[in-house]
Amino acid sequence: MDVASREGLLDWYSRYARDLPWRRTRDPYAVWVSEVMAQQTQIATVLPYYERWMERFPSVDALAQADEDTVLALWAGLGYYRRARTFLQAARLVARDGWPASADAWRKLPGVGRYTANAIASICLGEAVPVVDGNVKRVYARFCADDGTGPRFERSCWEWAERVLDRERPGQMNQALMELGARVCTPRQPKCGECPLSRPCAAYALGCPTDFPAPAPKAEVVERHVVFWAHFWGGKWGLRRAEPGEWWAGMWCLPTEVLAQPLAEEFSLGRFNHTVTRHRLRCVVAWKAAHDADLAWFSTEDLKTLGIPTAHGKALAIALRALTDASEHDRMAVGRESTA
DNA sequence: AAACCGGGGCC
DNA sequence: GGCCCAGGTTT
Repeated sequence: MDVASREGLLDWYSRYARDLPWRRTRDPYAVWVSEVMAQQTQIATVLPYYERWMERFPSVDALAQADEDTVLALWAGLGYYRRARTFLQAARLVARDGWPASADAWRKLPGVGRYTANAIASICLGEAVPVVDGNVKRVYARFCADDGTGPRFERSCWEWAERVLDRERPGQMNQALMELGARVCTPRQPKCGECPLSRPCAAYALGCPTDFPAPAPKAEVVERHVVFWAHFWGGKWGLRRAEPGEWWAGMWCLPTEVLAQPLAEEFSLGRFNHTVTRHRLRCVVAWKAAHDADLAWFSTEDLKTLGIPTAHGKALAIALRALTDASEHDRMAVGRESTA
């Protein structure tokens, strides 16, 4: 990329960058929070979680002192819950040992890979290290008309990002490339007319920007029938904390069971589908009247303070509605009796 | 349904 | 270097 193109990109970024809360600061904690939340997650989804998080845990020390339940409760709904637990672990290391002073030092923290380490170091420390995320990959693939796949493509991306990096303003350059990918060089309908890099872009010259990057091979989808057991006893819900190695580790969950075939309709309180990564769960909710001693018991009000993954939240909502409908039905029945 | 998202860890 | 993670949103 020549000097004029690089200036054009940085100029575009200074004009059109989204005003995101973590772009108003160079506080490494704030930037770190945003980067961890944004992993595999769209920025629009992150925003409300980010605001809530910063209010509750305004500093790395505040986070380090928090208990895991509180952290998971604030993360509930963002998915990939391992991120939250790993982040807490890393925050405790930083609170104990102090802030990393380079990208290499950041890279040593759990949950901090090459992308995150370089993003924070370039933005907060001004270190001249490149970043490659999904946006940069797409920008690179089109700019260089590289339809490669796999490790060779990955290497080329990083080499390109390193080569085009503005060594005086690495943070601005890295964010400019990502922002361009997010706002202009979009997957399906790129706005080449608004792109500061259209002139030197190889895919634009070829007239087929959306041919790049090459589509990834599809992973096989695994389908499974799962029953969520709704234990309700004495006005409380019976939940268990998922153990390490289980799905939703650390989160509060209904007991579940994988079935060979769908549960009979007569036992079902409701159904929903839940897709995660390459798994498609066909979910059904059913009452379980037994008082299981291994469960912890929470009132409906208590549920709001727990870290409950989305699928289990859906199941609880179905059970709660069934409960409400049943009591409504009872009141109607009582009403009919009294007027009779 | 599929594609995509400001990836990381693991072997 | 290939696979898994135990998600949500958008088209």
